[in-house]
Amino acid sequence: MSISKERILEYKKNFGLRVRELRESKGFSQLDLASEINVEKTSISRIENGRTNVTLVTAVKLANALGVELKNLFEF
Amino acid sequence: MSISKERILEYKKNFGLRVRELRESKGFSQLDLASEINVEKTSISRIENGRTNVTLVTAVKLANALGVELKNLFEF
DNA sequence: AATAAAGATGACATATATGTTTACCCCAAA
DNA sequence: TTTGGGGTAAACATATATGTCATCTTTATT
Repeated sequence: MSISKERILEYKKNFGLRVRELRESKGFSQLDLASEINVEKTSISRIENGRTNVTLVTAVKLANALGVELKNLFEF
Repeated sequence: MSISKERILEYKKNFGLRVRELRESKGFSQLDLASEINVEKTSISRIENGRTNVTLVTAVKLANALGVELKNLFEF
């Protein structure tokens, strides 16, 4: 048995909340963060709201811009 | 400035190596792991060889099957 | 009220993760 | 020497992350 869709959705949401938490703690707007890593502000909004299944590469960029270790983005 | 392509490639490779390391420590074949989480053995091979940009959902499934916390997959 | 910044969201395009199938290379056991 | 398991990989299909652009709401500021 694999993981339920509900559980998966929770992971997406928690990841998004973690990003938002770190972004706000740095005093960045979504646009600031987006510009920092050359992604669209639309993407940041989608990610923070748990609407996307982020990729490793995007997570690496986010961690870099937020000044944390990659693994910290997955601590929730 | 964002992260270089070389750096990104390293992350993909390291993630793959981490998966391989954990899989082998559990005595699983790629097929065992693939079956466990309902993905293709081809995908496992691609991931372990750093040829794909894995998604959060796939990482969650892998962590689950490998019996580790999600963040442990990103410790390298 | 008027303006602007911040965020959310829809629609469509493009790139690519993963599914699926097939085939190949090793290597160990018969 | 075959046979089968483990791994790699090519080729194509499908699903979706992200880009791009537009619009809308909310909130703060003037």
